[in-house]
Amino acid sequence: MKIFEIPDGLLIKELNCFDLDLTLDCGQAFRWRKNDAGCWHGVAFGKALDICQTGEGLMLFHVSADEFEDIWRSYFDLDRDYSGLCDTFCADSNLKSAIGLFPGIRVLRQEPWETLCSFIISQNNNIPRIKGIVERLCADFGEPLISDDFTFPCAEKIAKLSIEDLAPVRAGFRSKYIIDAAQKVANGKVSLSGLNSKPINEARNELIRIKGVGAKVAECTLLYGCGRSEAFPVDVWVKRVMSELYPDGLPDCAEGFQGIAQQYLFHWRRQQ
DNA sequence: AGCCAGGGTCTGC
DNA sequence: GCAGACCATGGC
Repeated sequence: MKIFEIPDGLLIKELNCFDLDLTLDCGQAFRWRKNDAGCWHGVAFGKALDICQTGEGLMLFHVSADEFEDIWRSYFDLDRDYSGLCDTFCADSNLKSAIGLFPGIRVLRQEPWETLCSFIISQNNNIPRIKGIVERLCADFGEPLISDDFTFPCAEKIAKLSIEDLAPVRAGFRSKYIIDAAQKVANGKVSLSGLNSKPINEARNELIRIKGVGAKVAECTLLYGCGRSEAFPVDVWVKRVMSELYPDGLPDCAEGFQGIAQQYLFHWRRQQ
């Protein structure tokens, strides 16, 4: 990976196993949209970003080298050796097929609270609608940014709201879960900051104390929001893959990185 | 129109 | 411990 400062921002070259479209549109993050020029726009860690991928590399617009180091390098998981990881996964023929069709999917490192809240919203829901609910939540309760965007509202802000306050967001029965999560995070009954380092089962048990958080939402929070690559979310699609191809569990080559393997399998199975 | 969605809770056996 | 109803909403 090589980083170049250009007049408009930064150019990242020599990235292997990085496909921006797949990464931002594979159901792990819900705040990115692609414009007519093929460029993605989104908000994470309180910053708006315009980013696109061309034959030249990855272009991050209006981003300083400092901001890249502080936020985006980690967010896009640029320091992980996906090439080596995929070589390991390819010991399994199904994973090899999935990776062959959709190389370049990366698991983002998102903010814990946003991830937790987003995946509470995801329950029994479809991706287009999840995006709509998250967008309204941010527009109604996030902090405005210069770019006409909004930050993801912090837990302390949501914790003070009532179910009626959340009605315009149209989250349905999930509203009470969002508020319970916000209150437990805001008052310290659940500590998100420790989840990246605790033994994974302790982290799981802490998360499922929140109403509306079961195994699936907990695994998604740990994988996408706490950098726990061994977390393994099983949704309806992955459940199909497991029953059809892995009745005895994932192969050994996925050990320690079950969540990343899951991301390839999820996308593979969902694209029929 | 009806089925389904990156599920979880609550109830009843 | 486990199956089944139920939950709000809207995309397809």
